[in-house]
Amino acid sequence: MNDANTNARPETHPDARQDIRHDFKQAEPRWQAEWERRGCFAVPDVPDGSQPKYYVLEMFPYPSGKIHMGHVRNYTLGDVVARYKRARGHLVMHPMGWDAFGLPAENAARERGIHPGKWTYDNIAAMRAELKRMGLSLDWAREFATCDVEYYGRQQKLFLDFLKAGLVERKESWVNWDPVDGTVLANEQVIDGRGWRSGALVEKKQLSQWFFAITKYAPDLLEALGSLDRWPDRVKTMQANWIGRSEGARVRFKLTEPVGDLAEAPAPGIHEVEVFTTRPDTLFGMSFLAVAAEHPLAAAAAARDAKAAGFVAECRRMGTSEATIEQAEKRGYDTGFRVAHPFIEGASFPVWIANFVLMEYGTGAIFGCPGHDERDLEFARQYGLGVVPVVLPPGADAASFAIGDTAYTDDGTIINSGFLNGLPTGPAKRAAIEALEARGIGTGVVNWRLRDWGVSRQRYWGCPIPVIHCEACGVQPVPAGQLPVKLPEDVDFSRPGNPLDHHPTWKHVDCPACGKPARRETDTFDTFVDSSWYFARFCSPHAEEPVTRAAVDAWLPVDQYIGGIEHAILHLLYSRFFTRAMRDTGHVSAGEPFAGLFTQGMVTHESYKAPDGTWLYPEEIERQPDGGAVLRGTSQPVTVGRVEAMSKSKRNTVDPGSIIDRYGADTARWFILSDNPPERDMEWTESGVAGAYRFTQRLFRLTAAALPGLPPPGADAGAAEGAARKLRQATHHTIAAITEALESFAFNVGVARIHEFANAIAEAEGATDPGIGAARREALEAIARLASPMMPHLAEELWSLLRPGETALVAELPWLEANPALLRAETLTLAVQVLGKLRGTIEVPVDADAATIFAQAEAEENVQRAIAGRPIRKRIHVPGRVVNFVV
RNA sequence: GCCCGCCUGGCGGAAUGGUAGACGCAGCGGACUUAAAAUCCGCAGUCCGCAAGGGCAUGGGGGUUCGAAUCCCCCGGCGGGCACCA
Repeated sequence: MNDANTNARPETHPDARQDIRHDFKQAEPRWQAEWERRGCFAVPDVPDGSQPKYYVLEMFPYPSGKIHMGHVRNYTLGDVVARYKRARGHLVMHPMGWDAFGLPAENAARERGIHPGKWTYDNIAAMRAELKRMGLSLDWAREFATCDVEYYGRQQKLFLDFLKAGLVERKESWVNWDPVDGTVLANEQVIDGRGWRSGALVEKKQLSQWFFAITKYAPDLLEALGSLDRWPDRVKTMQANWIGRSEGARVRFKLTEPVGDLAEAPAPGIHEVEVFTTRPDTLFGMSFLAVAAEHPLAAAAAARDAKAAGFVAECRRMGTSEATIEQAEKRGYDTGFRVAHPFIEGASFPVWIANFVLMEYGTGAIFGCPGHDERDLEFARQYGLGVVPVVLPPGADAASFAIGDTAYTDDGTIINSGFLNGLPTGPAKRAAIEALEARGIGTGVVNWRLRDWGVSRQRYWGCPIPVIHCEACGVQPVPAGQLPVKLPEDVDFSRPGNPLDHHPTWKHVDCPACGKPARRETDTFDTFVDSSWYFARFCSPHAEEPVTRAAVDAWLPVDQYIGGIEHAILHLLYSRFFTRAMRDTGHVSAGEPFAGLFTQGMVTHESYKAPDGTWLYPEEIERQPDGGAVLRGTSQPVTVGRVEAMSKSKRNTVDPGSIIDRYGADTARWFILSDNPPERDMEWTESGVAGAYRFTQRLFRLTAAALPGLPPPGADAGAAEGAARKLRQATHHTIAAITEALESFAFNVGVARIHEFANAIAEAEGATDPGIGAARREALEAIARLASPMMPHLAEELWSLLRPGETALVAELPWLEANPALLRAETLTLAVQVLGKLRGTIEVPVDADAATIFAQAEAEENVQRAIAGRPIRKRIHVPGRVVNFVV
């Protein structure tokens, strides 16, 4: 500070402080460049083992063109973990890449004539630039996109290894078919049963497709959930339900008349129908048998009965989505076939085709027991089928018990069931299975809901499936030497369907076995395949092989994976499968990909509607003091709608780029962390961001204002009295509190503790107690370092002010440790209750014994009034918490 | 329809069996300023009361407990997933 300045503006001038402002616009790029220059976040493929490793990964983004607030939230959460773990002495790998294959690129090609590749790589460039402005501690040298041939070529290699290991199968399966466009549709492209472009009624069509044999791992995928102790319970529950292990029986029902000689049935000579049931104990409650529309018996019925054929065709128009099928009104058609009851001599029941029976589950056929299954009851009521109660609820009367509007699906005692009568549900199941096995018409089985993973997609912008179809030799894998199978660049999107299929030359190749002309597979992989092993590729992103064994064995599993709850089932389950398949084909040692999982909530915002019903962007409106809103610059009223997930269609989006322009990355990060717990949906508000910005400035001001009066670094902060000691206690309490908050993902609580700490520092601003200078320096240095995982740029800025001579960056410093001596208080406040109601508080020494505490509590005037002379029956003391008198 | 969650002041939330509402946002009052912005200080769940204090209160209803936002049961609302969106 020079003399001229001292003259010009005395320090008493109240404006002096407000002029001290943190210039994030120049500071943030400066620190980003410095981290980059020093290589702070680069790690080797194969570490030397001197430090414990920690692999932090956020779900990689789809390159839609712009980052959105969901990305900002996701990557901020991951970055806090990465920076914290680094400070705790871990070697942290924190990579970033692009989930770059998928439908939107093809849509862009069809709508705007841009090549999917160009569209994708342009988007990646734009989004990379935006991400870099967030100041994430990423090792960018590991970046790749799944549409890079260097990636998907290795994926083809993995596929061939899986094929060789018997983990790949070819089977028939159903797809949504648009008969007008002649195109396979994704579920999201089917709107109210019609194709989104053509409007044609969608049909189900059977295609021969590639499947990964995920069901081979079903028992292991289920059991191993138990070892994932750092996964949320709800995700594990959802996966367990999805895998869906159930114990039951397969029962073969004899047709009373064999089907097949009746007409030219496609499945002649059918004598029986096999059913899977989890409730063999309710077999005596049967009133019908129902098969799926895709079941061979339905086909047999359709072949001889035009009405049955009509019903099957109708079911075929329902699309393939399970949600659609299960929500549809229960409908059926009586085929006229009948089956004999396995236990009741001479009894037979009708066979229906029903739209709620799923071909993919069990055997595609069920026996209907309306008394004890909701769907069966609804169906029976609709078609006037019998309802026989066979399970008596505990305490119910057998003579009067009847089924009304709801089926009884819980356990009870078996009635109306011949040899099963009187048995409880569990033993009755076992007895029924024994009887079925004794008669040779059924067997106890374990059934899984999980189906094999169909990976064939009839699309261009995906990884080509590396096989060749030869008329003479059948399916032939592409020889390893001919990999990668590259996507052709010159493709035509002017007509519907798969451009690979229409390509004039691409698919015409010679059979690798016999050399004769053959046809290349034109299906590409489901994009879930791409995202099922990217976390492994990040460990050695430039390797010749899919992965380098030493690298994946050093880094996997991912220690902390972070992403949206919407991936709780499919993506995570497919990745778990892939890791096992890679292990069993010798690529990795790990069996589980993600040791720790955190699922974040969505980012939401108010939505706004103009009087004409069109959605408005937040920047188009202006809030009024009365809580209403108007169109910016006018007095035209705007309807403030619900707070919901940010989406382009509702226009309730906020562009992260413009937030960083106006407030800086630290503010965006701070707000997104402060608003609420990260697993919950958060609401983005303008005032919340502004508040976060004010806090960054306040922190800067607190430091800058204190700077001239601080003792040099390293001054002894030991002997402190009065306000100085109080500040030191606050410092060390905060170190402990932030550490705990970061360990437990309670980042919003961490932010609150930093706020409290800043308040404590501000409170001590005028203090002059012995040791205050050193205490103040300790506090300011601590707050910068404790906030650094959350606002890393400001932390570096503050640290450089506090330690001008220092060479180390905050990003390179170890985490702070709390001094236990400063964590202990001398006295504590106890709540005093009478009959569980708070009647006062008492201040006691930390080491006071129960008798003293009770005496002091009882002496309280308000406590006496509440006791009102009644005898005390019980005295409860919860140390450090509460005293309760029961009178 | 099925599976999985969530619900606390005007708002986001804290408290995971022990003082409900920490911290922040918005609000109100004050200081500073010609003024505004910024900043700083203070108030604040709600009802009754001058106050001391008391009643009510964690989506609704019931239960367990000396004590429940927290554990259990029922109901309601909102959200995620349902296998070809990513």
